[in-house]
Amino acid sequence: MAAEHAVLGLLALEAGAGHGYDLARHFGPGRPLAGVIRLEPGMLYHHLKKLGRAGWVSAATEAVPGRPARQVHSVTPAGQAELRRWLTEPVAHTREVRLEFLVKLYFARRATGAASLVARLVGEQRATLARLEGSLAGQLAALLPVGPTPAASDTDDEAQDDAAFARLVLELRLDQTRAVLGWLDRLIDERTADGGAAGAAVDVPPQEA
Amino acid sequence: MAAEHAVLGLLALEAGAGHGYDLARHFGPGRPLAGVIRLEPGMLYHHLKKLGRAGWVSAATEAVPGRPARQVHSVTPAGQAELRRWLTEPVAHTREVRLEFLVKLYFARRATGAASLVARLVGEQRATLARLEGSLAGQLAALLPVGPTPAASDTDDEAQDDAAFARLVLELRLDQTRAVLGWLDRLIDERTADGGAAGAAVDVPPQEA
DNA sequence: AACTCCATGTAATGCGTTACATGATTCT
DNA sequence: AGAATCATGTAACGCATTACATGGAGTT
Repeated sequence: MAAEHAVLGLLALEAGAGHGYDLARHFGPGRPLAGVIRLEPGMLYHHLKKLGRAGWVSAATEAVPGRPARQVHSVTPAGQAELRRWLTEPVAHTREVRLEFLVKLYFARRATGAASLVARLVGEQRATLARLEGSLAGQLAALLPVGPTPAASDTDDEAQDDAAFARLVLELRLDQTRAVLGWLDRLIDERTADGGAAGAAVDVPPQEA
Repeated sequence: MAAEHAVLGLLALEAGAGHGYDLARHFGPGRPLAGVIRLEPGMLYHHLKKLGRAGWVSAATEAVPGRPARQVHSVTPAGQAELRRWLTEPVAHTREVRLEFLVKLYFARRATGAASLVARLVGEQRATLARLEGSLAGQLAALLPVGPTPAASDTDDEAQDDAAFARLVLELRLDQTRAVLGWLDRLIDERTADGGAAGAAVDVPPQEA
């Protein structure tokens, strides 16, 4: 659903309206979003239709002399609300950070009231992943005491190998999650250190930590 | 393509043949592969058909009295070769490590000649990601000198913000890649430290580093 | 004359997900 | 009697990818 919200977000940034061809250029080479999400024109028009069906954008045909007619898509109030909702919701899994969270972050930084929005989004993302880290660490701790008998070969090789593999999987997930947490912490530090533009940056508490 | 090769690998482990229902249990709760890849029965039968079309497995109907007839799928020589090829090929991107590389690792550990196979796979994966790390670090270094003029506001805010965002994206990718590299290094250390079962473990050089 | 820009899509193909259909047998 | 196990799939739906179709206007 990241691609869809990226289209919605782009429309919102362009004063609430825009047409497909114009939007498509934001995903071209050199543009900041190109490093995060890839979107062919075909899919872009598909998403615009879906957004229309959801009632988040409305379309109107605009005639330009000497040019092909174009569809102007406008963000509806419902679309604004949806975008706002999506921008405050962290992603649940580490693997979703790379694409979906980065797209959220991009639009949160550009939105009106960016300082508090970003602080809230990043803070809740940190809390969500910290919970995940705790869960993974717990699973790992519960797994380690399994093989304390190196001499006893009564547990068969396959089961022991399976346990070792399960440990590797958990360790990888933990390392990946901790890497993201470290990155988020640097993000938070930089933001609280420099920008005093909006004092609300530190005032927004993460809800339900 | 990881799911497909996982099915192929499971058949190879079960003495080269097995039937769908039996295979499906390997993806059930508590099994080591369940922590890595999820595969509903429907998709499993779909993959078995695909493997058949590719010539990697062949199917035969087996009648069991008092039970529904079942299809016994056998790995062909071409399937064996394909599995072997796949097991020596590292994944190209960091995001593929979590699913595809872990599946490769699982089967490499179980294959005959596991020690050298694992050493080779892990070594080449390390080399591949080390190259990626170098590339990302280079891009990041090329990006940093962009904003050395804090007083000059002639570059507009949006462009500066885009550059800052691009830096964040690269930093995240770099952190994630480094986390995986650290995990791979621990894997290599553990293997060279304990198991002297097959001396080939250290002898296999990564090709084309 | 050939190419690129503008602008919007459709078509084909395949993958993934969920749910359901079938029908005998063995466990509780 | 009811549930779970064995065993194999199909059907429906939506998403993603790639390629192509269309056609005028300006550029080289």
